[in-house]
Amino acid sequence: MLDKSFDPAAIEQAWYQRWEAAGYFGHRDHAAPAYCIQLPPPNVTGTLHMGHAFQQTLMDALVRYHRMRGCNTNWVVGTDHAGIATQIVVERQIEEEGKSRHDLGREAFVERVWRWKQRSGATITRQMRRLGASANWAYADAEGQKAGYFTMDARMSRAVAEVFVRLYEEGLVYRGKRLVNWDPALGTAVSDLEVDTEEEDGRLWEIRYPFGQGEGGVVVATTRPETLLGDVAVAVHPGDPRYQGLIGKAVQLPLTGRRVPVIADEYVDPAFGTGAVKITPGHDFNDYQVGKRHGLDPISILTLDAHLNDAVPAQYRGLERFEARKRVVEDLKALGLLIAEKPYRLRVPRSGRTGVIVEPMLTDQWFVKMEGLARDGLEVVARGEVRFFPEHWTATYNQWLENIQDWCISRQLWWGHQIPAWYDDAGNVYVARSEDEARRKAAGAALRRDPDVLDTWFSSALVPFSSLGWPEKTKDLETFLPSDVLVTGFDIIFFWVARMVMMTRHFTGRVPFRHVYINAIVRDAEGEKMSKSKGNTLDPLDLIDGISFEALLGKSTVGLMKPEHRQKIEAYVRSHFPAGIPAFGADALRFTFASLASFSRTLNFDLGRCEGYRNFCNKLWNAARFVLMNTEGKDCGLDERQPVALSFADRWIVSRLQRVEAEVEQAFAEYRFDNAAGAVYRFVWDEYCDWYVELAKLQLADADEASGRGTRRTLVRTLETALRLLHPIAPFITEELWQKVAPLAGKRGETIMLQPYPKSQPEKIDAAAERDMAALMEWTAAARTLRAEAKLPPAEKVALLRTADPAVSDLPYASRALCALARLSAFERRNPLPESTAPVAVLGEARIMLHKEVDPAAERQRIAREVARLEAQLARAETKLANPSFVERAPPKVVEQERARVGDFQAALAKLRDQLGRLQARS
RNA sequence: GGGUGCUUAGCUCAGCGGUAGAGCACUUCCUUCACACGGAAGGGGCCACAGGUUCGAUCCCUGUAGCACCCACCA
Repeated sequence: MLDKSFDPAAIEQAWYQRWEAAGYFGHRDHAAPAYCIQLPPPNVTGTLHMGHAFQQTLMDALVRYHRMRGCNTNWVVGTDHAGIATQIVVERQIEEEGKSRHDLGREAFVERVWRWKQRSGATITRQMRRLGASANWAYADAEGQKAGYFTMDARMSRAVAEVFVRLYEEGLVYRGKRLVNWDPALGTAVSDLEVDTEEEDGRLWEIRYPFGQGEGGVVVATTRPETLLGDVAVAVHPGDPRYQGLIGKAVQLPLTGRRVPVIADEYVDPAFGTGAVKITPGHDFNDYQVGKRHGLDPISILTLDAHLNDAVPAQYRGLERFEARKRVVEDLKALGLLIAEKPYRLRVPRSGRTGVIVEPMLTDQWFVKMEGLARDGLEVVARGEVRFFPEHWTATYNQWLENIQDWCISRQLWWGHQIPAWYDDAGNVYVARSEDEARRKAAGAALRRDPDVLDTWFSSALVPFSSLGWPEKTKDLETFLPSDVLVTGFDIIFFWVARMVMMTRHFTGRVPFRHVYINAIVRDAEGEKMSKSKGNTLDPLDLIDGISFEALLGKSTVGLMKPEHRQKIEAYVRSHFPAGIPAFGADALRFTFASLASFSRTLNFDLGRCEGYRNFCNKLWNAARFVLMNTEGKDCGLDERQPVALSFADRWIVSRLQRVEAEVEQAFAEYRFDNAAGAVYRFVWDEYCDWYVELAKLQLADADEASGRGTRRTLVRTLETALRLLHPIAPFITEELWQKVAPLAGKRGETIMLQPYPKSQPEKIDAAAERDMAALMEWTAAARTLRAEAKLPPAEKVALLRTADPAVSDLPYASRALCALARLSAFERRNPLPESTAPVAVLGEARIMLHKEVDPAAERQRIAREVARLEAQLARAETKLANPSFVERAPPKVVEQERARVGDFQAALAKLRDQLGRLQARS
């Protein structure tokens, strides 16, 4: 016997362990069609958040669905070393010990990061398991931890080196001194994508560059006065009349004693500022281009940690860049060269990682040449070999690839794949798969390895094939590439999706995946971005296990970057979770995610809905409880030779089941998880529980042997099928219940996971049964409404009189059902209805009357309201039909339908007015 | 500057060229032998605004406003 209510904690852990131990998650190397999903490998920087849980729910639902459909499923999972992010996390830890990574040295530091990685990786995989992820943990598991691959494990590293070497040999990877985005806090280059440009309040300074001693000059506008120390020119627009005479002349560069030329370049916008621009090719991307066009060499004035270097006059050397700005402005002011200082909104490039202002810096870096790769990446999408869901994300993808720059892949960090390039003393470079190979190439010269590491996304880009064993020609590559769908966030379309397409195409000739499902971004219930500093983050495990208010508050306010947020966070937690969070269980959480997964771009996570779906789980649990109570140990019609009688209700629920099966199939095919979840929800609750179970109670109470057998068989089989239907979304509860229900339906199996997924059988759709049930439901609802409006106590049974019969094929059965469902003492035919003040309603051809005298005034009011409602509807319909162009041009079906409605309204109105007349006569 | 998405019930969201929907919240009644994490009956919407197309627009088109996001080298 099942417990009275569903307790997720009692079943989840046990089932997961059994599934995993039994090896159900693994792929089977057989003839079945392959179904493969690549997990976006989570960073080993911490724990999973709601976005991960959401994404993984969808992936798991897809994988479980296809596994049950007989596919050879392989959900390839792993974790990402996340270069910069992870290095930062560990550096912070070391800082708390009062040390820096330089105190440890590179080797010891990397050792330390590995230790952290083990811990964080374990947390992540534990969370995924709690969520029920049926991931192929043992696959590509180089480290024997049943956690999939790690992007820095030996196998993945080998693929990285191989790719790097091949790209170098093809001329697609090159090294060069270029202006790159430099994060001075981290001391590394970052890619364009890792720079966030935000509008901020700043100033615009206007500075005079004199022609010579005291005779006027050119006024330039700048937001960064300190960079004038690195200026090589002043540029004006070639057509600007103000400056025609100056082009080719020289001006005095303040504070330096240098003279720089005035040059003409189209880049200058004469309408902006003063129309004259200082040119600093060493620290500005535009100026770099201008300098190149005019043969002016850049001057670097900054050290790698953003202090002024020896290229500037002595009094500024060693100053930090913002300190330098102050000093430069003061000195200019003192010299009378500062013409104006205005407040100004400017776009400030900040490092996505550290938030410090990024400095364009001239450094030696490695790049990937993108042009050809990008063109191919665009083509495969244009040809439909890779499709985005929702489709509009294609535009975003295209836009980026159409304007792509070469990719700076070197990072001046310690944590990551060290670049497989070696230098000899003469400065020659040897790119090789290993030091041995490099040595052979270098023919005995002393070698020094490039200290830099690769951008994390370099190895991520290879995952679709490196995880399947590339560069070996493996069977798995053959089977699982391309994977079927990539489920990921829009924020990494550029970082990851596009780069996977390009790399996978280049090295395998295949696309990495056929579909890209871009999932919504998870926000809080008010649509605010979840962030630790607001206190509105949710830990998926807290929703599964529940958490007390005190514990939640403690968690939310621990380890804050800015302690001043504490009060705000506390207020948020206090108002949103005054009683903490109840334990909803993994199934309810998953069901919530699925229900909210429409094609909208954000997902506002609503605790109320999670609660609603927890209730749904409980409803399902109790439906199963009812079924078991009524079928265990009884004849459920397993013996096909025994006679079975099926009522229209039995045939109806079976018919509806076929429809919901078809709906769910379509929903999964379209990645409309909300529709899949909604279809099952409505079927289980609104149809099976609300109607079928209630009717089954009657059928069991007064059934003969054959119909009892039929009812029990239908109860059990329908439930068993619904469990399989729901399993991909709610794996735990369905497994638990299926184990008990399935044997009664004659099914055997160790697990529901590997049972066939229900398939709609259109021949079981029974139009007659559906029509009968629709009539019964309509009559029941009408009778109940009359009762409620007459304020009858539930215990009081009255008779319902009718002028005509409900249009059902089995009237005696329907009458009995109606009496039970609407608590009627009798259901009698009486035409005409007796003169009475009793409440009357119109149902198609029939009038029905509760056999109960009520206050005539109240009843008149009720009917008058109904008359008014019908009159309004009638008027609308008649207006339509009075319009000749409607009748002529609308489809005949629509016109016909409208005419029928008018007829119905008129008939109903006539009957109601008739009744109204009687009531008036009696008062 | 270019691009994308959104605006529907108090809240969070579906939907659709022809009678406006769900969950939660709300009102009334009910502890009936699966379930109060429940049952029954209700209330609640100028579908952002303005034009256009159409017999008919919440839906298609154009524009406006507001919100959000992405990309981009104006000092």
